[in-house]
Amino acid sequence: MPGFGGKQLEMDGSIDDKSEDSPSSSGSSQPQNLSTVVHTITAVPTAIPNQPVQVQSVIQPTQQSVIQAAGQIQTVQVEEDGEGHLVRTDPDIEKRREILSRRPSYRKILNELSSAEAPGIAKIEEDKEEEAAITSIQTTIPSYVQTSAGQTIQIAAANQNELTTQGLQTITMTNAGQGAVTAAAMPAGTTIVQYTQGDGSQQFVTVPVSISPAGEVQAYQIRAPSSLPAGVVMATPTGITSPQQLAEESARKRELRLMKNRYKNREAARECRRRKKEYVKCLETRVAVLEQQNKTLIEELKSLKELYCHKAETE
DNA sequence: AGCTAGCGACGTCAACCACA
DNA sequence: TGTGGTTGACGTCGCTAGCT
Repeated sequence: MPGFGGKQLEMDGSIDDKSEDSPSSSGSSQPQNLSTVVHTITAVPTAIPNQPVQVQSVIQPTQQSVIQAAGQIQTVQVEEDGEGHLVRTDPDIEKRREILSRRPSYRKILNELSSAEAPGIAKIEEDKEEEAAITSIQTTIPSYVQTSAGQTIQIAAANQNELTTQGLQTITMTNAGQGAVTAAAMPAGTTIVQYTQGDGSQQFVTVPVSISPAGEVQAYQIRAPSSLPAGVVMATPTGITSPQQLAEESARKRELRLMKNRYKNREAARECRRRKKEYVKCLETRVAVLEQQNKTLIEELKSLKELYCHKAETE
């Protein structure tokens, strides 16, 4: 499906829906079978009147239908518009329908949704929370990392206030021998350290490695420039002068840029999948509503036929 | 218990597109 | 034209259910 997210999502406008992105849907533990669309629609109530005069009331306004999709139970409010179309009327559905009908891209949708009250998909607020979390992470060092030399080191913040208020921090690295995660191979003398915090978030630190065999403490300045994504910090030794050091610095920056790109793309892919899942859920719900509408129309047709036959017999 | 297929989630790369 | 965002494709991993 090329241009999946950037293209206009075509909705016919008569029936639309965006199912709520429930918290459970983003969890990995929930069994999902989205590729197999099996909707069991229990219309409550689907009172099909025998009298033609009641045909217009086949679906009562704001009646609820229970849609069971892939093991999930959703309560859907269904309402008939003036033209016999079934329309979902959940309060948030109205808003989301409008959003979907002009959906230019998932990102835009999410931003718009985030400005609304929908808490589960508040992209912007999530970012803010993430930023806050990163700040917290940066101040909750020590963390344990492993260098490319196979050493496990502990990064300990000497002064948390200094880190947060000035963005500049001297960290100490000591051999700890536990909690290692990963480290990227770098030019001689440098290492990009990737480590995972307790909450699963990741940090990157480029570290000129010159740890003594005894694991001597070495001080670096650690900073979080604005050009780097959240969670990426740079540790640079002071006083780089020689061409070799400049080359190393250049290679280090290049590696950091690549890592930054991977990091961002990783996040982007995660978001993309989340939006795609929501999109699929939306389509599934729409299918369910359309099936319901189709069923109603068939019943309506049947009733009209009976009325017509009965009328023909009496004449 | 061990094996295997199916599935979902993830990370990465590459291609495409919009925009400054 | 460079850059960033988005998403399809691919490979991998972990989990689970079914089978032997």
